[in-house]
Amino acid sequence: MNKTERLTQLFGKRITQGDFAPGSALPSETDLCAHFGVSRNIIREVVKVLSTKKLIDAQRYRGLFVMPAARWNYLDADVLEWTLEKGTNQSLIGSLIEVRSLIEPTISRWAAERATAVDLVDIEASYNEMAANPTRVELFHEADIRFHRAVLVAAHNVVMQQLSDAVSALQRAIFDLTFVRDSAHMALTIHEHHELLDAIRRKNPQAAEAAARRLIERTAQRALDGAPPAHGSADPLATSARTNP
Amino acid sequence: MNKTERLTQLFGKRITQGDFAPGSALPSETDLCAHFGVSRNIIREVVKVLSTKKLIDAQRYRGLFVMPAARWNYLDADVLEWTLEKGTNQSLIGSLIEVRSLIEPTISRWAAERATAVDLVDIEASYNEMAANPTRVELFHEADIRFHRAVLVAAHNVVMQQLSDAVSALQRAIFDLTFVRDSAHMALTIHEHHELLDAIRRKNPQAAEAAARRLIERTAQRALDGAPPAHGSADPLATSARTNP
DNA sequence: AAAATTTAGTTTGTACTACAATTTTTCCAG
DNA sequence: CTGGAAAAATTGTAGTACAAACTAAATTTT
Repeated sequence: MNKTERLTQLFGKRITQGDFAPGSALPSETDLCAHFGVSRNIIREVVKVLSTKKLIDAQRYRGLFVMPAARWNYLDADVLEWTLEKGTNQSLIGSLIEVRSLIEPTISRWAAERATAVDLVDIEASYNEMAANPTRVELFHEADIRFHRAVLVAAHNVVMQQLSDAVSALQRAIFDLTFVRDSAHMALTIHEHHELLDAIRRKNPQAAEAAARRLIERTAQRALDGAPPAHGSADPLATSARTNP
Repeated sequence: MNKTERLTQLFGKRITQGDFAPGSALPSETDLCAHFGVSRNIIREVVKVLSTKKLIDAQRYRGLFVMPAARWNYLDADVLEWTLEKGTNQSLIGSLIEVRSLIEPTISRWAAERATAVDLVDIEASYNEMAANPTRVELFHEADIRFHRAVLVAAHNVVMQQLSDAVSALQRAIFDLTFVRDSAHMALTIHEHHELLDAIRRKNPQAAEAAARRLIERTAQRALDGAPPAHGSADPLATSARTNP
């Protein structure tokens, strides 16, 4: 990784971590050069990238400002990863799970309606890799991510497709957050994935949608159980994304 | 607008327009400097931005390459605008409408469940501006976009929130594509928006969801009537808007 | 002649200096 | 204390220079 990428990560993490008050002015480019020990070229390229991700607002003659957290581009895999990395942001996780609960069943339905033979091969291969590695956590997890990506590809919607990286980042974060090495849980996960695979293979949209709903519901349960609920309500899916009124 | 922004737009449009074969190597940074008459700083910042939008893949020592269109970040407002600007990409519009048909009814339902008094003020203000300007196309259209943005804010989901700019860009594109100065159509649009506003005000999620579905259905109709459908079959709405189990 | 090696050229990554254009701050006069 | 001019600060842009690694041609060796 080169200096620009390293500094983009470092600086992006600091911002999402909350090292700078939202709306506040960041140090000037020259100061940032001195602080991080890099040339102004690097700083400017980093700022351009972080501006594109809507973490920074660069105003000519004025300076650099931190965007308010509500405007950060959480659909960007980096922003998501950085934000989820530092302390469990319960509100963000709630919003993400809401979105996933909304889109994943539909994606699965589309996949059941539209998957080509080639799509099916990828889905099956990922499933087989999951089923073959119930104890190898890393392999299992990577195969899980590939499975969902393959289903997303099979849905044949280029816009939805772009959520792939973001959803993968979320899955990784939830995994890191809530993972327990539990063979019963692994078996259940594999079983549920098999149901989804089978529904897609049989081209049964209803069954695929239902299977995806079961999967995401249990994932949501795990994610929200992992950290204590913010304001302890029973069904987190119903109201999880409410910020402060 | 400064040089970097101008060139980002110009170059981004050329790529999305298809001036360069996907996967093909772009001219080197030095050549691009000569071609566009700017310094290498500018070129590098432009490349950084377009890489973040996943239009370009920059490989050290190798060169710059055009990303395959399937990987372009269509959730980015610029990418969306540039892509929709050049010739009606029927497949992309179809995908976008599918996604909107999926998310908008749910967003409206959330808004009905969660809108605060402040949220309602914004929604109502936008509606009033629409209703007051049925003949002033520009004002009407901008108010329409503000209306949907306000509903999105009222849904209180920071992730969904990020789709706002993309959806606005889509709305603008469809508007430019299909607009007819038809007073009956305007009146119907205003009526439908009023139904949605009213449902949110009455905190009636079912009604809000239904109103949003009616709105998006007619928008989809207009957009897809604009140009002949790509792969003739299915009414994309028939299977796209199911949310509640 | 074919293969291996060396060499030269290309391309991005990084550093540095310089100046322009505009905003913000400072400071002095009244 | 107020006004306004001067000074400082800050981003935008241009240009040069060199490093590092990949590519391909040229050269040497087998």
